[in-house]
Amino acid sequence: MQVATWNVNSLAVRLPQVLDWLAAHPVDALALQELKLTDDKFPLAAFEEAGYRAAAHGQKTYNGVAILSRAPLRDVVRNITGFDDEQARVISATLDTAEGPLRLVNGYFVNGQEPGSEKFAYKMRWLDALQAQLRAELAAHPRLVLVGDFNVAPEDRDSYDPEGLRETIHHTTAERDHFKALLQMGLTDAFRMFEQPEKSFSWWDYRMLGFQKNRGLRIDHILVSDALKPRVQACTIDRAPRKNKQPSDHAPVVVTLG
DNA sequence: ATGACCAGCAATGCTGGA
Repeated sequence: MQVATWNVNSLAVRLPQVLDWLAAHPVDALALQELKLTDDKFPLAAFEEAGYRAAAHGQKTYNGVAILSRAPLRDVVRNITGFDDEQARVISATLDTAEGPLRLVNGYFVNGQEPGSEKFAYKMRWLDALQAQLRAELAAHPRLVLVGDFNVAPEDRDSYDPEGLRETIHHTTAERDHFKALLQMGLTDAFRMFEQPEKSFSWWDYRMLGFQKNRGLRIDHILVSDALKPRVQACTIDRAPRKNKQPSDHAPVVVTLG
C-alpha cells in the first residue's frame, strides 16, 4: 500500500491538481496540509467520487489538515489532546486496511518565522505537545505513520544552503533536536532508509526561480514506527506537480509499504 | 545592493508562508 503527504497551499486553488495527481497515483491514503478553508467548504464529494473517504480539520484562511483514505477511517482525533490551540494543525485517524489497522497522524507543523520570536516559542511548545501526543499514540497503535509538513530540515543535506542558513528557521539546533526526539521514540525517516539523489527537496520558494535552481528544503516527511519499518519498500518525492501551472510550493512525498 | 512569489482577505495593501 502507499501513503502520501502533500502541503497543497490552499485546497480551493489546488483541488484540480490533487484530483489529477490521485488519478495518476491512486495511493491508499493522502494526507493534506494548508487547506486554508473551513470544513463546510471541504470538497468531500469530489474526493468520494475519486474513491476516497475523508476526515478534515480546517479553519478559515490559515492551516487546515485532512486525511483521504480508500479504506474506512475511524477514531479521528483533531489537534493535540490537552494542548489548547486555536490553529488547526493535526488530524489523526485509524485506517482499516486489508493489512490491518494503520494509525495515521498528519501534522502541519508550526513554521516559527524566526528564532527568538513569539512564533518560534509557539513552535517549541507545539512540538513538545506533539511529542507527548505521539508517545501516547505509539503506545496505543504500534502500526503508526507520522506524516506532514514538519517545517524542519533535519540535517544539512536537507537544505540547499546549510552553511548560509545555519541556525535560521527550519535549520536551528532546537528544531532539529525535536526531530531527533521523534526518531528516538521509535520513528524512522522513511526517505532516509534508501539511497536518494543528492539535493532531494520537498519545498522550493516561489521566488528567485527556487525550483528551477533547485534551491529548496526537505521539510515534508514520512516517519514510520518500528512495527512498520520492515514493511517499507520505497519512499520518494514526486517533483512533477511542482512543474504544474499554479503549483503548490511543496511536492508530494510517497511511501510504499509491503 | 535589493527584492524578486503566492494565497487570503478585503478593498490596494497588508499578513503569513518558509
